[in-house]
Amino acid sequence: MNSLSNVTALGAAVGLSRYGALAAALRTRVVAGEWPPGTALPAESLLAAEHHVALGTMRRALELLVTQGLVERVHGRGTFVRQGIAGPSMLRFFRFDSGTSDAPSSRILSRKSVAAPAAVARRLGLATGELVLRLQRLRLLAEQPCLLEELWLPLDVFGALATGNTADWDDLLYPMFARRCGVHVHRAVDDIGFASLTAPQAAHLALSAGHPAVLVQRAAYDLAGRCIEWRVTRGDAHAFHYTVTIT
Amino acid sequence: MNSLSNVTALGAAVGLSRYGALAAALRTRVVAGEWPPGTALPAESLLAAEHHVALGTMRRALELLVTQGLVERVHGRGTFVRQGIAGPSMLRFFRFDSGTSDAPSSRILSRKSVAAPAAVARRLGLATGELVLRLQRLRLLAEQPCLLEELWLPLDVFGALATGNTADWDDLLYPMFARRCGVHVHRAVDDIGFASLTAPQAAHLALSAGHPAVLVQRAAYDLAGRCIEWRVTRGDAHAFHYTVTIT
DNA sequence: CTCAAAAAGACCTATAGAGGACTATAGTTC
DNA sequence: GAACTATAGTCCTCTATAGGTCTTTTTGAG
Repeated sequence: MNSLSNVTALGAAVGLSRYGALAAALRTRVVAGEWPPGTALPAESLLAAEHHVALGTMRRALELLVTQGLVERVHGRGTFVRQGIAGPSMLRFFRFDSGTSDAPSSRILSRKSVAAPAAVARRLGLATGELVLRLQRLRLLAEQPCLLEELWLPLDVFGALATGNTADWDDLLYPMFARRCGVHVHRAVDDIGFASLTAPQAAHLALSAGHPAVLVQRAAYDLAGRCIEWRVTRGDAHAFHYTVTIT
Repeated sequence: MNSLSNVTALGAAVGLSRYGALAAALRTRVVAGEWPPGTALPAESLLAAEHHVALGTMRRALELLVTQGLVERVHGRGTFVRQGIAGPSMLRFFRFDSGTSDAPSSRILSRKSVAAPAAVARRLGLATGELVLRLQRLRLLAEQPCLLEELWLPLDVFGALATGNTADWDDLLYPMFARRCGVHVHRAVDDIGFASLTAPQAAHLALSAGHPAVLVQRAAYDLAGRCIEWRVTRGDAHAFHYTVTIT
């Protein structure tokens, strides 16, 4: 074909291996929405033919996208754009011995549309003063309050959540974000720190003011890399635990 | 050659892909010490010939060992058994604003050979009462004490550290373990939790009794998967921070 | 002896093809 | 209608080969 060190016929990525360029090209198409989350890409053989490369080269490109977390491949079924992350999220940082193994539940304490404070706007990539949805949320285990959350969501994306009864909301927010607002949380960065509870915070958690708490600050991003949630979670420090494996 | 679903000519792993079996075979030889940490394996072409497989298959096997963290490959140089982990270890969990950017230092507060308490013996995979080396260690940043550590090491492995001046010890323990005891720390599991400092603990850290602290409990393993260190680290909770990315 | 060029050794990229294995669907039989 | 059987579609494994890129060693000129 042509030299590796030059631009490909498709005009992508200089100085990159061919499979790297292919992966980048496919990523662009995924981010553009050509294949929405949960849907299948064309078969590897078709993609290879379409891009005029050998099957092995296309497989290498797809493998790269798998390691990057963009797609999943299932033997015999196909290659799928990954759905957003879900999971018990915050609760994985804590170990509440609730005796009974009840499912966790949650309650929205407050919801308000406000102008974004500077700090929040910066995290969300908005201009100061743009409208955001501010939520306060309590998570419970066996009816016992255990986590207090404060969420900030850009209103232009989450307008659908500004009205309606919050009691009907799902316990897991991210799948609901996807269903009701078309936003898929694809990556999240949690920053864990320590703080003491203020009196109002403590009241919600049935603890005393000044009680030691673990603070988890999360920035969540969609497929395109746009920050679409800023969240601050507080929980009893004594219930905190986390495991890290180094290799 | 022969069917994939059966035992290979070399007698390894049933029901495994050929490259999986190859990887397992190579892993066995690495763990057995045929190629010590830091040394190079034979070239992929030689290994392929030796095992009577195509080059691509051997490359796949080596690739698997890379993802498992057993070996590293360097373009143009070779395939190397990974050296043990080193790094600033515990300090990565904390953010001490020491003003000056001094290198961290450490001081051994105590060293004693004792019979292993039940809890420690269990973690280290020893019988209760076997001899272990118990160390207390203070880590400092800009002359300020910041972390208090308690280490338990099996004496049969670390006998070389039971005597001699501890003031001469390196600041980083793992490279010293490798040099003086031939033990390479290959994997470590840190469990992070919360606790309050006792009066003696607080004294070492120049804090007051009852001060909130983060507790990191580490089990470290060598290449063969044997637990060769149990460590409990305490530091000021206010200095704790850690970042996790979810994908 | 020093420095640059050539050669050797190693891993990396790409191609082409033949089966194998897994999944889902469309028939077929009872 | 239910259960089994083909069949097609898709990803996975393995082989074999040709050349590229990077690093180290050797060679040779000056």
